[in-house]
Amino acid sequence: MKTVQTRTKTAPSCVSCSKQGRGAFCGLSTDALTGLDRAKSFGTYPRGQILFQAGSRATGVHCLSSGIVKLYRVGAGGKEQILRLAGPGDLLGHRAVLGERLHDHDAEAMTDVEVCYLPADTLAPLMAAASPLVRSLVRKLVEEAAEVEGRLVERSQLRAEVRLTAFLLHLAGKGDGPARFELPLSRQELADYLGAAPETVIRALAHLSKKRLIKLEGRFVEVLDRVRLTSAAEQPAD
Amino acid sequence: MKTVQTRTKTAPSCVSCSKQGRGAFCGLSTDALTGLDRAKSFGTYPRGQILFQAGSRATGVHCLSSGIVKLYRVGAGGKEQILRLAGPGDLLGHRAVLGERLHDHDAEAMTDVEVCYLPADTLAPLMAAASPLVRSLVRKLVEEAAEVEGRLVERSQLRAEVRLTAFLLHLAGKGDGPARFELPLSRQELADYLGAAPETVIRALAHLSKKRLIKLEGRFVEVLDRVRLTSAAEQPAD
DNA sequence: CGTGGAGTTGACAAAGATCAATACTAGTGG
DNA sequence: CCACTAGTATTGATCTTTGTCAACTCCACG
Repeated sequence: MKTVQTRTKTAPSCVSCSKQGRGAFCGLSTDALTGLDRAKSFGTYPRGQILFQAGSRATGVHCLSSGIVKLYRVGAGGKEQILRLAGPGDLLGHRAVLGERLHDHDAEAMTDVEVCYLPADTLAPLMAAASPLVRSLVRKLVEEAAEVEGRLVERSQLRAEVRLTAFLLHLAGKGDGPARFELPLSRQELADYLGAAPETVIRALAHLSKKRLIKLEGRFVEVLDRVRLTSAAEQPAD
Repeated sequence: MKTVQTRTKTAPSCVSCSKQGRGAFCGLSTDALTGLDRAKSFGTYPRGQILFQAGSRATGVHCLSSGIVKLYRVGAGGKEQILRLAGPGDLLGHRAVLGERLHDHDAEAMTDVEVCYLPADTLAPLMAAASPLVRSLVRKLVEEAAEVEGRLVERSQLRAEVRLTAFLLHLAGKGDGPARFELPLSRQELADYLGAAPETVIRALAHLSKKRLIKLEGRFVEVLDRVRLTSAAEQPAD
């Protein structure tokens, strides 16, 4: 887990890199590619090196030249969920830059890697030049991608009842008093959303009900104890 | 599941719609918003109506004005996985339009809904005006989002061994002869990728090995019978 | 009144997690 | 060159969670 970066090797040109077919910038004109070449820097990192971490500010986009990088989130209990394995030609950190948000996952080199680095400064003017409508759509895309990834992590790390609880809290909204609302989904659809069997969902609802965290009347849900419900959505136990 | 569309109600203006805070276009200028108003059409659909289906061509973007729409994929065995519940202000179908690809999920109205519709034609020039680099990045974003969603569906509908099998085939690449490659991941990382315990992964590997579908030598994997391995990645059974 | 669909409950089986013990491997320092 | 050690991989036993199947209830609606 050393934090060394060497710069002995010379950077590959985006032009030739793109000729090899794979990679993010393949369709671009030679002009655009030489532009990238001018703006970018190049470096190598040893296996185990962290390229960026969740919560940190994105300062630019990495483009992997050789090696493999794993992108992952750490869920409750320290369990990792690998979101993506990036290989040569793949981009890292573009989501945070395009969405103008903090990184929401970690990136670690699984092998020694060579990466090009494109500072956000060179991307910002290009984004600024785009129509506000497009920028707004891009931001939406990024948010949605982050949300699905969150669900992927939940799905294999949280029990069905905990996922249900979190979903109920989401539906109940931000307020902190008790809340009453109508489920917009049937039990079957609830199951389809949570990734479980309908029976499992029903039993989980019954369990929450018996614990007096919610009150059930058909599709109507009343949150009786928001505090305990919230803690139930965080703790795998009980 | 009727396929009626009425147009009695009058469309809400994007300007006032955006004033309510939520929604995709909130940060936009009044100019841009009145531009949207000119381009868009408006309609209402009854509960149960399909707005678009996976595999169909995207002709524009929907913006939900009232009601709830479920976006879902249908996995093996006809089991639905709800990807997202869209409410007022949410966008539908933007991924396909921005990524210039077919819809990869279905959209169905869960309640009666009112939606505005922005034809792709009005978006295309805006995208075309953006830098090719940005367009390329957007395409990447869309592809990645689609992939994570696929993994979400897999996660709750396919057994661990099947997920592993599919992943091995992915790593083995496109060729159709036998293939030999080195796993770039440890058993633990394999587990972190697939969303399983390392022991489960090891046992699944051992099982595939016993069935003579692969040969294992530490991190090296040899695909012995690609055909049967492929069918094992599709069939939940056995 | 039926009739059908959604919801609920119980019994059981299957998949997978967890725990514990053991093997294997590569690097380290004598 | 040989133990020694730490990390990784493997295996078996057991427990938990969840899925599956079947019966049964509860309405809403014709």
